[in-house]
Amino acid sequence: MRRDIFQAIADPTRRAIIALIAIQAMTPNAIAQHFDTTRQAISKHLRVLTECELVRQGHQGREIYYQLEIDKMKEIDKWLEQFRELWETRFQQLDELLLTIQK
Amino acid sequence: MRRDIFQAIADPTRRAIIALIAIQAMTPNAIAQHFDTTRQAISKHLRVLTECELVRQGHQGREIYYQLEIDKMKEIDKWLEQFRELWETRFQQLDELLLTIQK
DNA sequence: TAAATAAGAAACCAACTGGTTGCAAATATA
DNA sequence: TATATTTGCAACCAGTTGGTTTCTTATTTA
Repeated sequence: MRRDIFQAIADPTRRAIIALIAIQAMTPNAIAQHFDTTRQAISKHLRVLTECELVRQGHQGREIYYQLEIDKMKEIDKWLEQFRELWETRFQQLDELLLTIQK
Repeated sequence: MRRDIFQAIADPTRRAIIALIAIQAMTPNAIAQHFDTTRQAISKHLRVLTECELVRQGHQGREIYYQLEIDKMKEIDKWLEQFRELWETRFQQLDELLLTIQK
């Protein structure tokens, strides 16, 4: 199964997990305590996030810390780049319009 | 059915549609010609995009032009904001490290 | 060593997704 | 007005998803 970063962030629970471990690495149990669902459900979400390399495991005894791979997040930013140009052009056009009105 | 912008961009075909109509508004038939699928499949994707207001319809006779709602794209950018701070901090830390090494 | 804890794996299930085909409504054209 | 075109809608289907329960493995602790 090919995993995709856009598919990974489609789920609201996964987005919440990302925001949570962005601050500091956490174990599945610790993460699950923040949600109204079972540990196994969280574990499956972590698997999806790991498969698309948005998250990295750090083993420490029997505990596994999950850590956000922040660089991977830039891929979304990179995709947005093409559109950012568009909405900035829009602003520019608006600026020109306001300038024309002033005259 | 609640539609979500993150769920909308999860599908690669929908991302391609977004990129396509970002340049100029297009009819479903015209869009479908760019893909190796049926018009109805594209129509369903357009429905998803319309429901989450990523795309706006413009009626013109019996033709319907679909146009990208560029402002809605900013919501993704807005979500990324919290992480952008993180990866910029990383850069800063790297800069500091390099500075220390130089000394 | 025995019990407890942390975590992944497998089996199962209901709901959702993306796709198809067929059909109806609205508009344009002969 | 009859026909063709553009589009949306409904029904259906196979595959995927998110969730649960149960089980196994590995590590810690009493």
